[in-house]
Amino acid sequence: MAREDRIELKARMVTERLATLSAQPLADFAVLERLICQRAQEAPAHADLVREGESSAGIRMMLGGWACRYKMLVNGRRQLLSFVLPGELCDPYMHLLARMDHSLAALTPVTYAQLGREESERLVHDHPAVARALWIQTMFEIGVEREWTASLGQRVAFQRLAHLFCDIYLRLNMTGIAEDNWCDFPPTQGDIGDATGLSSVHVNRTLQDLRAANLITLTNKRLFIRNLEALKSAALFRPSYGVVAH
Amino acid sequence: MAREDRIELKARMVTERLATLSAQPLADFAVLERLICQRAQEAPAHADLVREGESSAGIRMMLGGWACRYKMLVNGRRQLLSFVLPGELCDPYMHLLARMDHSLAALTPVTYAQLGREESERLVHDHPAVARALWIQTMFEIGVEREWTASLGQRVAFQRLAHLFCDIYLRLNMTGIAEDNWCDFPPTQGDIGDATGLSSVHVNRTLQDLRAANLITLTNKRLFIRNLEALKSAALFRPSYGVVAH
DNA sequence: CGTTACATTGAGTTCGATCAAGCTTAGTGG
DNA sequence: CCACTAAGCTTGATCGAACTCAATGTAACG
Repeated sequence: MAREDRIELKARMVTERLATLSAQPLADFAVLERLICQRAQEAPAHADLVREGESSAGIRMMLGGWACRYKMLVNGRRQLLSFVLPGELCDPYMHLLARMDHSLAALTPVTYAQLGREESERLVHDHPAVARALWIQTMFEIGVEREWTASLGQRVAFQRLAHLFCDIYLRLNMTGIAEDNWCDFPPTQGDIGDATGLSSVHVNRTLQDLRAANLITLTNKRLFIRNLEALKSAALFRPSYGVVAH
Repeated sequence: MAREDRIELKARMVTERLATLSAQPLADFAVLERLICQRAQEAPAHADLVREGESSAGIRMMLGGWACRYKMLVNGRRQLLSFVLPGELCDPYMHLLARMDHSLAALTPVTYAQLGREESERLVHDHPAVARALWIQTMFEIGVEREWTASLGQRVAFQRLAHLFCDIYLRLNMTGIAEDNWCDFPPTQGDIGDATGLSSVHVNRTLQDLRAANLITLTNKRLFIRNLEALKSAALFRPSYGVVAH
């Protein structure tokens, strides 16, 4: 398949997601879809797409690959705030602020669409339906981050990892990227540790526990959920952010 | 001072904050200010203003007193997501989603302005400047929550509490409510525990450590910061969200 | 003046961190 | 094609931060 066709498919994935989430017709997103195709670009794994403190550019959407939002503390420790999956916004509406309050890094090679600041402002100004959908997607992602915060504060390691796997699988499933309880899972155990506030050693041991409990297998960057209901229940999973737009 | 006058003062505090944060003239917020005065109401301490899962109403602004956003896990544990201080938005733009993904509770008796959903949508539709400012304030508050997430994942108890105190004092200071290193601090040690992901027992002991280190005193719901610079440094505090609008 | 909520202290325990080593895999270049 | 390297994964041993349970102290309040 030619590069252009692939990009078009991915752009369609983004707009379909926005249409569903905002309960608006796909036609409302034609302009956005074209813009995405024009502004698609790539970055290699481990590249920082933007760093904390830098001036924030315009709207950026993930078309393929995984990225993460993160913060570095002055003592050198890193906290991942969330994973950015295909079809999601990278740093929704950050262009309203002067500077980024967090960084954004590619975990795998990524394809993404990057609009300029002016362009973004014009887009949301001229197309209220698009603006609305982007905001809804933004609030959705913030809901995911909030659930994550609850994890860090209140769940033990086993529950945290279980919750992470539920969350990721179901989000990928929403965009049609994962099914049959399988999905890609590129983060290293170190990345998982930075996301869950655990050491990579403890992540390793807890993964073994999850395997032993027959909940998942995770090998070669592929996640298989052996028992989704059991995993949800182990994770204290209650998807309050699965809810769609008003 | 008459009730109306007090409300007007508080409404002015809100609009001044929005004007500063969005770098827009105060005049842009005249309509909002009037609306706030009309829609002001009260709630007692411990009241839930809205609960997770409920349909989300319109824009709500805190005029006086403290509230908190929180989530309950199915195992009964509670995680506070953030404190809502006077002048801040309670659940910014949640009305875009069908349901609340978290709850909102008063920690003290509170005064707040509650707009209806229709009213909110009309307001932001007819007054783009107001809409813009509200979004900027929203992104600001999300930045605070993100820093909080980093705290939960990467800071030890001592640093977490230190960070909390820096954060709260400086946010109150922004709105002119705190100065000279003094401020109200109504949350109980239990509340602090739910916010920081620590047990109340450990909060108690860590507070003693902070006192012993001559950083703060906290008695009778009043916080005194004895050495702000030392506290910041103990907290690994770097105010990336202190930055104002573009 | 009893009741209730909150704060404090002590003792024992555990979850997860750190340190340190060995192992596996994939990639690179001679 | 193999030697070498670098990342990441795995395991063991030890340690410490924070938890739980339980009791006591204190202060506000009807």
